[in-house]
Amino acid sequence: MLGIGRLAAETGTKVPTIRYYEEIGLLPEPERTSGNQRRYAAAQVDRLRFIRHCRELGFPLNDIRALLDLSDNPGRSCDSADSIARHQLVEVERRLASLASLRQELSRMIENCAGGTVADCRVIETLADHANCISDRHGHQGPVTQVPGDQAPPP
Amino acid sequence: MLGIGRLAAETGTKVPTIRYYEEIGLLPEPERTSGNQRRYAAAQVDRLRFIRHCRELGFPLNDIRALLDLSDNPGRSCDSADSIARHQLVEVERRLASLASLRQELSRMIENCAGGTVADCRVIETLADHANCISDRHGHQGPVTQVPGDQAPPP
DNA sequence: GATAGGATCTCCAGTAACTAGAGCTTCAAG
DNA sequence: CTTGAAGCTCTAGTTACTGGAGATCCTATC
Repeated sequence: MLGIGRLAAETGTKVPTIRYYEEIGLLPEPERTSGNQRRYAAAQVDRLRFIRHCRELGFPLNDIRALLDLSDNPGRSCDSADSIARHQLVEVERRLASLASLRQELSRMIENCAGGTVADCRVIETLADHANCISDRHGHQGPVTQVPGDQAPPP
Repeated sequence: MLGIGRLAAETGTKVPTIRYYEEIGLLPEPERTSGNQRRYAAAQVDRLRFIRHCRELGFPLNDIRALLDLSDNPGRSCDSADSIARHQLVEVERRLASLASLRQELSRMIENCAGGTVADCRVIETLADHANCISDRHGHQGPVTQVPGDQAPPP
């Protein structure tokens, strides 16, 4: 029976994140001490590790919910686990491709910058001129690829 | 002088997004008709295209703000534009690397799945067992790579 | 000039996946 | 029994949008 801090340390998760997972129902409500503090059993450690591993693989929480549901019912067919994983692989490959072309444009842009002032900066110019863009000219609609939680690693 | 809908169509942006950019100060407040509707001049079309192109390249809005600031002052040195772009390139390469190892684990996982029930599903098992994980065993802290706005393309 | 329709307005709320802080209480070691 | 770390709840903020309600406006047709 460990406290939330120990659980956090064991699984490489932040404490508020654990409470958040509980709040959204990914982790069951644990036992509490008489003083209302959470105490976790071994099964919860495993469950949280499962969740974290899935997150590292880029699965959204909703998929993880489905995956947990499956692993809670070992008698069921694993087809849907398989298809979730396959879908995720497709996603990952899509992102890989788009990042690769993105890298190409970025590095081409940077190579061409000779310093000097903004007036003749290739970076700004390239950015302003969509015609130089490799990536999907032919109308890609929908949201732009982004990685928001991923800017500054903590100290 | 075009309305917000035309601007949206010309730049491949959604109407609420344009209003959002205005709200956060990326786009200046445009002229209005007597009936309070926005009317945009050509310069704004270019500016929005610049923003969108940057977004496609994965720049966060704050960087775009800095980039726009530079392109508004062509006399300044382009060093900071260059360093923003370089930083972005580093980010992109980091994400590429992590996605690549992620893909490897996913496809290995899927390959090993022989169908059947969850009880002997390699996917679930692999997910549950972090030991099979290639990626950073040695404590990577910080948020997990994610692509939130990027799940379901609009109809 | 009236009217019908689509476009636009503002405001509010919600999304994903957390993260941070305030102000208080509890636990465990000495 | 004290003290300091760890925990509690609650609220609000982050990023980059997206969606809807309910009202108003613009323009084309009759």
